[in-house]
Amino acid sequence: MASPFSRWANYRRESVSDESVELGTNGLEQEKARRLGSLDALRAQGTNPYPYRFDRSHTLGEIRNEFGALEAGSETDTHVTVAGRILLKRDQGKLIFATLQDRETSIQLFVSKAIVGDDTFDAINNLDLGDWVGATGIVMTTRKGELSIKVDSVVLLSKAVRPLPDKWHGLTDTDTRYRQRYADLIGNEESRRMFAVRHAVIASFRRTLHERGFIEVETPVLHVEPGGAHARPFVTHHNALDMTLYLRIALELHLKRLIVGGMERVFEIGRVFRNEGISTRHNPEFTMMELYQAFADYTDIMDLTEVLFVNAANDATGSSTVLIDDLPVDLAKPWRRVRMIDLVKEATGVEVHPSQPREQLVALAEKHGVKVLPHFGPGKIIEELFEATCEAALREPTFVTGHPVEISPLARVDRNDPYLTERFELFVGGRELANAYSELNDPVEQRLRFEDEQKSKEAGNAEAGSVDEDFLRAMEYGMPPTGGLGIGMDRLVMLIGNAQSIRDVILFPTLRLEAF
RNA sequence: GCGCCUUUAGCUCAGCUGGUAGAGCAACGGACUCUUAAUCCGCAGGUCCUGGGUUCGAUCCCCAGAGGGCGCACCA
Repeated sequence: MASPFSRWANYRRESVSDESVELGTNGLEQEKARRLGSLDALRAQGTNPYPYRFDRSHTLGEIRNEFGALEAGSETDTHVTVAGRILLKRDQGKLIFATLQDRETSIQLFVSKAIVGDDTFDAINNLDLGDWVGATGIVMTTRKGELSIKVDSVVLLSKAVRPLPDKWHGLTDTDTRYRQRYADLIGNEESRRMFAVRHAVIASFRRTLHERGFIEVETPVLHVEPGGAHARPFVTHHNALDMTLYLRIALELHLKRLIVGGMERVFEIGRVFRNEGISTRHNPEFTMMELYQAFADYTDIMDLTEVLFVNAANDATGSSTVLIDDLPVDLAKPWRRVRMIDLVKEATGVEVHPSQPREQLVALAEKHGVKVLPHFGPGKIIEELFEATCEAALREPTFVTGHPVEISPLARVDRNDPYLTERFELFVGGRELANAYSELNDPVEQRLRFEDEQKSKEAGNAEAGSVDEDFLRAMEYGMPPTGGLGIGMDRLVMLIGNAQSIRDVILFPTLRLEAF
């Protein structure tokens, strides 16, 4: 036979029957063998267990909306066709109650042998938990008031050959939940909620930014020169061009090129990659939102950041109040704005400033158990002191401003203090969520800053950047005064969704190789 | 990378000083026309993470390794 399908027909017949002989060594294999056996039986009686398409008249949510108030024991004349996955079955002899779940909600199927007849009743009885079905029937409520569909026919939409996780507990093993997110999503309402929050937060950002005239763009993921942040990159290679490429560690340098090009307000929500440790707050690939606004400075960006956060919380949860360390905090109240050097003074009782002699700061650092590496200058030591003595205590949203020039190679010098920059980092719950500057737009100064980075790199700082000549060329064409912002979207979703681990807000987090 | 904890049936979990394993759910057989994690009766299901060692005997003790979690370190 020339039919292109014959091969698969044969494959199907052989593989199923072969396996059903060889399987059966453990519980899972036995269960799969049984379900594969019922696949064969269905095909033998002319039922396709994997049909191509299905039309439904209502989603389960639409039925709940329309008929949620129906009195107990009533029956409508509304005939509906729905689709979903069988999650639970309660067999009553001549009645079957089944819980059908679609992506919004679940609804009960009410199947009576007297209505559907023996054959259909048996077919429904032979469905397994996990099967996808389409069902047609009348909307009704049971005597106890449960909204149900009184079924007159059911069609199998996809046969599940692997059993569902525990119907009550779902999956709890974190490893399995992350590796088999599909199984986690089937059974865990909380997991589905978290990704709904994630969607809402990102959609909210787009809405807020579009309303303010920002244009969404996409810039390269493969970079010739990884820049815009201090981090170790992933390295890869392009064969045809025979060149080393790096996965981006930030979005910054390309977006600023677009400001040079005159786009005025741009943003990108995209994946960035950092070849560093994994923790409850770090995943090697994570989602960053960066925006650049011409003619703005970092104080404008602070205002915008507050709006973005409040809108996102409202859109995702209906409230601007979030839980931070289990305590409610209303994001809608103005956030504290305080200089890094003032926070360090509060914490240590000692005045610090990058203009001080390095030895003084080294002594203070040692007093607070901060390790000082040879390539650390005064500014870096102040930042280390800040991280050691202040960062964890910043529970409520706080704009930490005035980072030393040494650690801020892309930020503009503070108009009142040549040792500091017009920069802020936003801390919430002791975690950094955002980073922003009045962007440096003087090409001559930018070159000097890059050269300092290069020197630091040569002095042993593996995270320091180098001179990006193309970026400097862009700056030479002239970038207007600009405010820029970067937000770690995963951490923001953690905040709004009250997640304890970044893995709970990333559908498929990075894990070690699984042994099969 | 370091420390602590953890890994037992498909899923969720028990398992005493060391005497070769149990429950609930799911599955299977049966009863049941209003259940809600249905209930009831019955039955089946195991590389106790892996490899060594101690022991008459190891799921249990020791060593090494693997996976996972948390913390530290790393990480603007």
